[in-house]
Amino acid sequence: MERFSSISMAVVRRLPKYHRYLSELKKNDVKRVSSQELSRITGFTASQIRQDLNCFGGFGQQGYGYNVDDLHQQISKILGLDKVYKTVIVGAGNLGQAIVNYTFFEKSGFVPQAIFDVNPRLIGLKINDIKVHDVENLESFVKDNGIDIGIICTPKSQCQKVAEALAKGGVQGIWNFAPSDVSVPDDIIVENVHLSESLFTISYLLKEREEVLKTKKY
Amino acid sequence: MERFSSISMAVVRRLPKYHRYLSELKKNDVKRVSSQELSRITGFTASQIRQDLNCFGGFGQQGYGYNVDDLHQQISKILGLDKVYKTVIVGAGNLGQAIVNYTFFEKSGFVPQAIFDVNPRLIGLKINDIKVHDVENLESFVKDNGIDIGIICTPKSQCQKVAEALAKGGVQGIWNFAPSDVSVPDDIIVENVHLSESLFTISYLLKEREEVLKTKKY
DNA sequence: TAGATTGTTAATCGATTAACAATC
DNA sequence: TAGATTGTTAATCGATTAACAATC
Repeated sequence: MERFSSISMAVVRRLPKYHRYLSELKKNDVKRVSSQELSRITGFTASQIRQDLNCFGGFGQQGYGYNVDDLHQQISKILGLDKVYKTVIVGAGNLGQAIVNYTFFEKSGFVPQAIFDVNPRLIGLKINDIKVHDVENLESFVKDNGIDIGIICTPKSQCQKVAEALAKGGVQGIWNFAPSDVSVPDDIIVENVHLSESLFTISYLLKEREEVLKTKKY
Repeated sequence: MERFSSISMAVVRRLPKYHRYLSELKKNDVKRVSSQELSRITGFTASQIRQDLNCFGGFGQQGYGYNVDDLHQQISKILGLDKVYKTVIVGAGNLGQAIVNYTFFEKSGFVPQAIFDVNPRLIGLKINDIKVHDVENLESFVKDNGIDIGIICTPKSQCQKVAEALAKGGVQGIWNFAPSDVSVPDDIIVENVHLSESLFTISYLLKEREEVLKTKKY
């Protein structure tokens, strides 16, 4: 989707990392942290951390640093983790089931309302207490239940059709695990998780690594 | 891992996309393609595409463009997709099973040799014809069988321990799906797939989207 | 040959880092 | 107050885009 915000995606994609590291600090009962200490933990420069945080406000205090609890809460709010979203999972294969069973998902405010599949054997079953519906009814279910986010865990061949049904049903966002791009209206957020691309990146880096090691040997 | 190559990660992460789009073109029996046409398909600028490809060689021909089959093969080779890697999957939960059952994975040259889990009920079973072993034996199995890549599909609490066993066993790379960083020697490639970060990014973008829509309304 | 399109250099843009005044 | 550390501006770096000569 087209973005209007001045916050760059580079910054946005670092926010979840800050959130995660702050959760760790909180768990370890750390009360305050400086950008320098955060730099050591995260691997980002202290300068970048201060720059990033100041996109959203002055959360620190000169001479002191940042209050861990406070900063954690601020970033939670920036990320919208205080909100609750209704989701549907399309595709009840291993990956779809993994997501339904992933408790972290629901804990973060993404509440599965239904699973959809084409397989008549699965339709009617419950997975982690969520009912499997016929994918034929996807669009109407999304519409009738005010679903916010659709999660595509189907094979590549089905993903565009599913994306269109989700879009027509009125979702705000799509989390796409199918190894293909989907085309939907511009005002719908699409986040792709292309595992094959991640895998190919490893493949490239392994090959490069071998070449480097070979060169070093001689 | 520290990298020595002059190719930037920005370029590396676009290679799998080029590969995927070229696969599509091949499937549609397209024989030649210009950087302009590729730009239309991929959304990258034609200039960037030519720039990227020329990091690896002059694959095109002035006045003609690129031969689809040839370019596809060249990129396959650059990505190391002609190689075969032995892999193990650690964690036989839904996600681990999803990967074992993901045929694309094996087709790309990543051949699962074993699955590991702590659960005694699973140990000894076969999933997609791959045997589940006791995670106690992970390090020795990796060593004895010359495993190249370890795939971590365990909960967060186990991932560092597993990463260390993989490293000691001698893997070249780790594909980490646990929502936490792992610390291993510098010469091991680590590729993280942090689904929670992807999820939080959606959460942020949805919130931003709502704010934009609200502003536009008035 | 003329037209098309690459390969490559130069210009621009954006993101990261450095520096330091403000201030707790 | 003195020391520490932020918030913010300016400088640097790297990545993207534009331009065009080379050439098929």
